[in-house]
Amino acid sequence: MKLVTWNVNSLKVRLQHVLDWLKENPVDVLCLQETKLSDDKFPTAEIEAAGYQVVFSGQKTYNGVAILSRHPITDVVRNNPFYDDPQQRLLAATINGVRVMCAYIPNGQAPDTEKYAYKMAWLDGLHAWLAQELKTHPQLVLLGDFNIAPEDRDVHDPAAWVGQNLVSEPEREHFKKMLAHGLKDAFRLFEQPEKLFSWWDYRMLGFRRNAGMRIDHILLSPLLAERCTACVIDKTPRKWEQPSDHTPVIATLSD
DNA sequence: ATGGCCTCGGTTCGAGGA
Repeated sequence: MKLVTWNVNSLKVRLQHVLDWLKENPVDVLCLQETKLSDDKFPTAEIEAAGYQVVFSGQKTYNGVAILSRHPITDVVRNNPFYDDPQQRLLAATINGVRVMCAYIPNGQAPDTEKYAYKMAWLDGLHAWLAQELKTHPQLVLLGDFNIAPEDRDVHDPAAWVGQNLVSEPEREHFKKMLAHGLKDAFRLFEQPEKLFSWWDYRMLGFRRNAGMRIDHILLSPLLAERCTACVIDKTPRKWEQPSDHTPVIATLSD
C-alpha cells in the first residue's frame, strides 16, 4: 500500500499535474493540501475517471484538503472535533483498515504574530484528536503539509533560519509531541540522501539552488511503521512547467 | 542585497503562502 502527501498549491492550476503524476505513480492513497477550491468546484469527475474515489473539504481561495483513494473510503470526518476552525485544513477517513488523517497545518507567518498563535492552538487541538483516534485506530497515518522542519538537517541553511517560522522551538516541540504519541517519521526510518527537501521557495531560484526545507511529512503509528518498507520524496513534478512549490512524499507499506 | 515568486479575487494590487 502506497500513501502519498502532496501540497498542490491550487488543484485548479495543478489538476493535470496530479493526473499525470498518478498515471506514472498509481498509488493507493493520495492526500492533497491547498486545493483552494470550494466543494462545488472540486474536479470529482476527472479524478474518478482516473480510477480514484475522492473525499474533500474545501473553501474558496485558501486551504482545502482532499483524499484520493483506489479503495473504498469510509468514516469520513471533516475538521477536528476538538478544535472549531472555519478554515478547512483537516480530513480523516478509513481506507483498507488504515485511519488516514490528512492535515494542512497552518503556516504561522512568524513568531509573535496572531497566525503563529493560531498555529499553536491548532496544533494543541490536533494533539487532542490524535490521542483519541490512536485509541481506536492502531493503524493510523498522519500526513500532510506540517509547515514544520523538524530538525536542522531538514533545512538548507539552518544558521540563517534559527528561531524563524517553520523551525522555531515551539513548533519543533509540537512535532516531537506527535512523535511522543508513538508516531514515527516515515522518512527517517530509512537512510536518506542529505539535503533532500519537500518544499522550495518560488523566489530566489529556490529549487535550482536546492534552498528548500522538509516540511511535508508522513507519520506512522507503531503498527504501520513496522510495515513501512520505504519512504521517498519525488522531486520530479517540481521540475515540470508551472509546478507546485511542494513535491510528493511517498510511503510504502507491506500488506 | 531582507527583495526576489505564485495564486486568488476581482479587477491591477493586496493578501497569503513558507
